[in-house]
Amino acid sequence: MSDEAVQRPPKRVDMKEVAEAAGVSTATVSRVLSQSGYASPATRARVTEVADRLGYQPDSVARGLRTRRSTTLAILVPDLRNPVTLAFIRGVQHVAQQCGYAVVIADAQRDAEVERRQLALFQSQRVAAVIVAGMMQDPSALSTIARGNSLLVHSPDAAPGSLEGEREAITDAVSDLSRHRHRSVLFISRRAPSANAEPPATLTEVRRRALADASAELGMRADQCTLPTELSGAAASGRLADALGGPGGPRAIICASHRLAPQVLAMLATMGWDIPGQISFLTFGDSEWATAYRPALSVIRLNRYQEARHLTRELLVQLGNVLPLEEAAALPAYVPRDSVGDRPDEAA
Amino acid sequence: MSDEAVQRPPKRVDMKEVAEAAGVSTATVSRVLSQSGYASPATRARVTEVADRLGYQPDSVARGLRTRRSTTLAILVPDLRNPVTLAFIRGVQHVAQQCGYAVVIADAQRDAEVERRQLALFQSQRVAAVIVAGMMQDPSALSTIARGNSLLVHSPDAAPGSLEGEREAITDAVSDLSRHRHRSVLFISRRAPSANAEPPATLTEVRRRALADASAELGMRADQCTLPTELSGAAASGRLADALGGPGGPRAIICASHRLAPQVLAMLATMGWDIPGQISFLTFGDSEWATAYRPALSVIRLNRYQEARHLTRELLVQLGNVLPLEEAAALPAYVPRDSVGDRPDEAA
DNA sequence: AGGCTATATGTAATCGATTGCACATTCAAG
DNA sequence: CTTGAATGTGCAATCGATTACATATAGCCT
Repeated sequence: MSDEAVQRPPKRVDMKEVAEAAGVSTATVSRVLSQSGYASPATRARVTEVADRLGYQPDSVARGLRTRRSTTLAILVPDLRNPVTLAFIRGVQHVAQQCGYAVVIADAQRDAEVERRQLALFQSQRVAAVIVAGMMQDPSALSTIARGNSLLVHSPDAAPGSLEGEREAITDAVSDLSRHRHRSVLFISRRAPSANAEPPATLTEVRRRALADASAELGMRADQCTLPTELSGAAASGRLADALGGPGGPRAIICASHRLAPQVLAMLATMGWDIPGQISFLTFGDSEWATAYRPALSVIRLNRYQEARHLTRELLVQLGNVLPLEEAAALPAYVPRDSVGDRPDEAA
Repeated sequence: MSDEAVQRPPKRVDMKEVAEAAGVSTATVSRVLSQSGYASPATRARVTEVADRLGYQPDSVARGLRTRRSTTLAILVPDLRNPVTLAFIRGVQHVAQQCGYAVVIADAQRDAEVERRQLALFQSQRVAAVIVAGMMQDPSALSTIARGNSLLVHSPDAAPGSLEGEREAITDAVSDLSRHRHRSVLFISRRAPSANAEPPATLTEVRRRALADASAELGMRADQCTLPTELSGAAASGRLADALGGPGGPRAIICASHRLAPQVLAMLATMGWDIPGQISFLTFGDSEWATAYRPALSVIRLNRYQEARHLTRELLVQLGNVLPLEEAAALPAYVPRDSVGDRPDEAA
């Protein structure tokens, strides 16, 4: 069962072969198999019988050449290291699967050049559509491929429902903190805010702004702490300590992503902060680890799987597929657990 | 930048157009662009200049039809819910990217029928190779596609190095437990062992057997606890409690996968077991959560990313690509942290 | 000068399907 | 019985590249 190089193409079954065996022309075979055009019941039966007796598999490459459309969806992932993308991929894959679409996937590695090259590759592959699973490094690159016949979906924009839900969830979370007498929150992310960029260039930036809005509404202060990956353990801890500041500093933390959470938690633990006694902790993204952690972590739950399903279905419908309706899915929501507590008394 | 249905193919640039603009034939354009055959320096320069002035992108569908080979790799994932697959996908993707290969991916959802259909899809897509990222539901389905020109890699078999490393890591882990005076280990997995199947049908089964071997060698008993997903919280806890048994029961747990770990940890916590005081805990698969958890979890680290890279490179070489050597990668290893402690005294 | 090879380029067949058009047959309506 | 529409089938063009083969020019050797 190991790998076996196959030197000589072992003779795939041809449409011509099927036609011959069934005593008809390839045109008829094509019409029968693609359910289009006329065909007498007798011929239809004979052709289909012969086709799968010979194990005929239509060559979708050749088909795609002639029809100028393919049954392949492409996903461009800004950064494949982010575990939530797996849920997204899965969502796209499952819907695509139902319609016999294939899914190709590429990792832009947060690099504009790679991103551009991958888009070009998609274009040369003549994919039916490109799904961008996040924010692009260089959104203008999309217009380049737009010339090339493909349909585009830019996930965060195209699924506004999901982001709207996220806004509400954020408001809920901040309200909870407010109820616990917190007057400021500390938003922790990997990269520094890009205040000027319009529209926001990353999902994190979107969240940061939503958080700022929600905080402002409740009269809370929104602080910011940036912890790049390259920052060493000690340096990172130092920066976090600075952000937390003295007695008047923020005592509520919101992590920008599920990936960041464990690192921040580890730092807090080694620095001796108690959750939720001294620090309240929230993160974007839910998982079993969030529930298993002690205290169980309050989170802003996302649902990339459902988001992807939704988005992909819309896309396929636009491509002319008919799909059954789907039941409503769980939207993003604030899920309070045990990691949020009252703001410790200043005097203490 | 939202989705835009493009009804009329907006005129892709053709090879013919390029040929015309450069005042040569398509044959010459083809030869220049594919670096094969003769071409005078002057023509070569003119053609390349014209080609990228017009933004010409060769149509790989048409190319594939003629050359009978594609630059697409396929990954068949047994179950896309498993987060480690993301690392695997990333590994394949990155190597493929370097060689201009595209990667298509499909989720078999642990269903033999889906698996078969996806393989057929790959076949009709004429992918250059199929990488099976785990164990197949029905290995015999591979032979079907083997007729169809593709090269196959069955990851666990094809990368024996990785599994060998895993064996050693398991031995190390069990030795550590033995040093801590444990005389039995409890292996927790989602599905029941399939003792008879040969070869083992899942990675978990492979691990179970390796664990049994290592334990036997050190004179330890290897127990087994199955916690299916559908088991409700209370029922699961009950089963776990049973497996742990009374004072003589196993006090060292090894989780079959990273996904299982948080659930088991949560149960242990609610049941009031102390780690590592009363229970030693190990799991397959490392992550930031394992380090962030208190106590930090000892793990058997895998390296699916590197494994995938390695495997993909071998594959591409077989397909006739030349790739630079790659530095040796981190192999699976036992990473002791704080979740393993001495077996509590029986008398206590 | 003649012949030979290496270089440079064009013509046309080809990959495997789809599909416009032509032709044949059937059947119902007038 | 004629006519027209509906149905069933085949021929051949087509999609956009690659490539075998043919042809043409240039350079080299004897």
